[in-house]
Amino acid sequence: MARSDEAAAFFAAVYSAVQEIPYGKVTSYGHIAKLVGTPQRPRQVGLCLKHLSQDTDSHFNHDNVPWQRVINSKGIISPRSQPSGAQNQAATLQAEGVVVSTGSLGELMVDFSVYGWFPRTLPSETGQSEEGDED
DNA sequence: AACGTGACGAGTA
DNA sequence: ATACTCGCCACGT
Repeated sequence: MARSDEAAAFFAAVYSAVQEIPYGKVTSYGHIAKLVGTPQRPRQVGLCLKHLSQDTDSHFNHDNVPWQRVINSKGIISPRSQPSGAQNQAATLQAEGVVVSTGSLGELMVDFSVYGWFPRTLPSETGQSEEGDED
């Protein structure tokens, strides 16, 4: 199996995993990376979404893969080269009921109530005395 | 073909 | 608590 094939398989696995994120929920790149069996490549997960096809004719495309539901482990919409992209992602999330707030530095923070799909410690748990391990 | 970049995250200092 | 470094590897130049 050539490396390019493995890469294609990786892309497909990532897209497939992202499709499993419930409507109105979000998760992290790291979680997706773990799900597809490559926990050390969260960055490549972002790359996959970046190169997600816009052609609705493709098997995986910008329309059937909820790319907007993937954010970084800090609970923030990853800022990228083109600011409008993050804004676009925030708008798309808000359109499905996700609450996004803007910090002083323009960081787009996602409300924790949608972290039902989140795997690990929440970004804002900030070591509260209470474990916060409700339910 | 080589080099730098980047939608990240964990480990160190 | 924050700042910096390293690993990862596909993509654009």
